[in-house]
Amino acid sequence: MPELPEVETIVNQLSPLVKGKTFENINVIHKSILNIPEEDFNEKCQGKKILDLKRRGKFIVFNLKNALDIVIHLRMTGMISLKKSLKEKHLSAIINFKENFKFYFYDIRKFAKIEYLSINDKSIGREALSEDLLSTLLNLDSNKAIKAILLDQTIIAGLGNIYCDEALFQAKIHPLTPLNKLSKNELIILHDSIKKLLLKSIKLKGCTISDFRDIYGEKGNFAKELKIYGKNGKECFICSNKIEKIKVAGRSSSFCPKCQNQK
DNA sequence: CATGCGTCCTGCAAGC
DNA sequence: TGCTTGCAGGACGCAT
Repeated sequence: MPELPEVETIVNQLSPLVKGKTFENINVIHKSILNIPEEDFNEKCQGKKILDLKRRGKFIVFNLKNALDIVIHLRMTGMISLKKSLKEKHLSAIINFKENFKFYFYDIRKFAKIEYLSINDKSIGREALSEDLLSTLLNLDSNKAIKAILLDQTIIAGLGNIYCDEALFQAKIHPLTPLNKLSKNELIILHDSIKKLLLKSIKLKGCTISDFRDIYGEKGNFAKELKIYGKNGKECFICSNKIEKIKVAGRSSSFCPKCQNQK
């Protein structure tokens, strides 16, 4: 599923291609992808210049001149592609620009959204790669499970199930540990793990478990770096203990019961 | 206000 | 082999 590094990869590739171009229209195949009717969307965006393309958490933000933003969330299986090469039945929309440029929006599970609104109206927390993430964690006095905190986009923006499991494993923290039971040192190590994992994955153009592709249809190379996510039932590569799976905040969470002690 | 669960959706894999 | 069932999950809406 696209999380911060995957969205960053898409934005890095797409940004130089759309910046400065002018929005022409969106041709919607799967209606519920938009937050407003198609004709309203086109009326509001047609002729607007793309000032900038940015990532905010897991959102892709088209900053329009004299208008609100076009905000895309890929959710589970949303894909932006320059080529019309994927399965026709998964094509959700085509976004056209005045300068004879277009991209295709594919989505297998139809969870993804393309919205016309102001990104500032969304409640989005601290960027997972921002320098003050550590102080946010240190100052947040909560007895909620650390994994639930990491997944909460209104607190920390950009982490999903994969990078949460990996970071907690690397920091040797059990996903159910309440945040306020973690020492300062443990949070420093966790913060460091998050940062290193995200930067490494960005370098490798994201993580492809099954569906993720960049705008050229290429897979990300981070999946081979995974140590714990989706590896329940297998042996921990550090201690050879059997990796277990539990539900935390509604998501499956893989962890090593020996390396990650619960407090 | 905070918390927690149901909902959206399809593909894949396991089980019988 | 072919069917059914369940699981995967991000953000949001709604109920408590």
